[in-house]
Amino acid sequence: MKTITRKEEIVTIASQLFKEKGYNAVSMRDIAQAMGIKAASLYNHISGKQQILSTLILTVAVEFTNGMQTVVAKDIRPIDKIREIIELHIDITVNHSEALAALNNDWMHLENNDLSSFVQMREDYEENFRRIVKEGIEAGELKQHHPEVILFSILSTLRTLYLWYQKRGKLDVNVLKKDMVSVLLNGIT
Amino acid sequence: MKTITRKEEIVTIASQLFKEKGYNAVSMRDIAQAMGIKAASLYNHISGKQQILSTLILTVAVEFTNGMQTVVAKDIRPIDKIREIIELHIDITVNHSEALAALNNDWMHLENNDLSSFVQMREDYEENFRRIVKEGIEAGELKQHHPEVILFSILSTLRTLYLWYQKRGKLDVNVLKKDMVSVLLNGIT
DNA sequence: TTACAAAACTAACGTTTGTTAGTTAGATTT
DNA sequence: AAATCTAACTAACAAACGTTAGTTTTGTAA
Repeated sequence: MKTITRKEEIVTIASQLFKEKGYNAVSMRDIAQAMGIKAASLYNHISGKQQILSTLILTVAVEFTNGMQTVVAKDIRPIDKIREIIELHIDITVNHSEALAALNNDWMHLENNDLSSFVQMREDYEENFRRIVKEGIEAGELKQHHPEVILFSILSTLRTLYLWYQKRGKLDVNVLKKDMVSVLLNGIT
Repeated sequence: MKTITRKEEIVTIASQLFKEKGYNAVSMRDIAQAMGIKAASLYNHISGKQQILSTLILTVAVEFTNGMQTVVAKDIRPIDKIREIIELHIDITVNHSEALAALNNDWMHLENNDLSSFVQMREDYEENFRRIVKEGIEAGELKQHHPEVILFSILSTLRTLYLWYQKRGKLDVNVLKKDMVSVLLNGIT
């Protein structure tokens, strides 16, 4: 049985507030009020505001990193790897849409080790993706576009999916995956 | 002759700082220091921090609104309207990349009239775009996907272009337009 | 019932924030 | 030369910030 700790509760509440206004516009008093307690009481469970942010962001960043590793290791065609990466993004978006807001918009407010390991994970992720795109082009599975343009157009769509999912009435995940793969790979014309 | 006022200078400097850390993480003292003056001196030229943000964001928002109006009024095929919208985004991105960061990430820190007129402009813009996509589908120029998926995938790519342009060594605008149109409309496979 | 631990509380701290008031130096106009 | 204007300055303000210290309440176990 999975019991939620008070710390996890704080991180969850905070992530919802961060999504609305961003890390710096949300005070410890705001978070406390949303939980029905006083700001000082938060410190019984967490070490500070920074820890909330880093827990939130690094948890999801690790999930992306592991997901990408799994895809890279598979012995399948580049284009099928891209398909799986799209599905990975959708799965994470569905499960952590609030955390993704912080990851996208507030990562630069991480400090020290947390900041540098996040940046490292992000660079590695992009580099893995870039390599797959290049392989796909060389194998003739993708058009001869500049790899960077392909990488960017897919990645920016996937990264902002969290903004758009949920206001579209929680449509079925499998339908969403099929549509996104089709649009991103085959285009719209 | 176009002389830059001190106010425009402040807005420009501020936009660069906002792009790095976001509106709330940049203080008036930060902005002043970047200009080599003291924070209080800024108030000889602007009415407050809010005005910097709203000038920055609304200027660009109006440009999008006008550009969309022009495209809508044209008597051309839906797919060519989409092509022109893509080019509109690229033009604005090239000319206002710092302001676009604020527009995307800090619009919710606008207040009162500025906030509501921004939100209104944004909704109108999306609605115009949505209608064009629907017309394109009905005319058989676009595939029979859910219009919302098409709208989202194009718009999210265009909206985050500012993050990606410039670290890619300022490639030629016309080349960029051609590539983006091709990738977004025809897909990558 | 008592003892203990978890989690809330009140009060306060030192900083930083956006902003205002009043002043001063330098340039331009009369 | 005197007057005006522009744009900087110093000093200070009240409010909000993250955080700490010490205390009290609450629930569980002995």
